[in-house]
Amino acid sequence: MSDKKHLTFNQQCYELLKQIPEGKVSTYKALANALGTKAYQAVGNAMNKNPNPYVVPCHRVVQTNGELGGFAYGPKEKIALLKKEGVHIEDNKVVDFKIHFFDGFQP
DNA sequence: CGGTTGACCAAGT
DNA sequence: GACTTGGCCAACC
Repeated sequence: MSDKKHLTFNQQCYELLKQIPEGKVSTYKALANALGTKAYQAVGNAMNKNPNPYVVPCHRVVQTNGELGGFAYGPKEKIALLKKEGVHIEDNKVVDFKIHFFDGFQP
């Protein structure tokens, strides 16, 4: 058990993403901040290489300004998934973004 | 091991 | 208020 594997920055991002409950969204900055770094872009970069987009709720991550940001499968797919979760999207931006914002990452 | 890339962010013009 | 520039950090070639 004490065998701690060196998870790459990307893997740590995935683990953190899994902590996001349904119907909530977070930002790249919040994730990087939770990891103790300022590599916002590195977080987004990790999502691009996301090997398991259906294991990790990468679609629950948006930009700090409330925009969707991007999605490897197309922004339309991201909107559809979020809408299913209860998060409505309008003009490529999250509706009531602050309300759906989740920053309670557990260590 | 240097340079490029990237689903970003903040400030400046 | 929209566009441009610089900066930050990890992964990839």
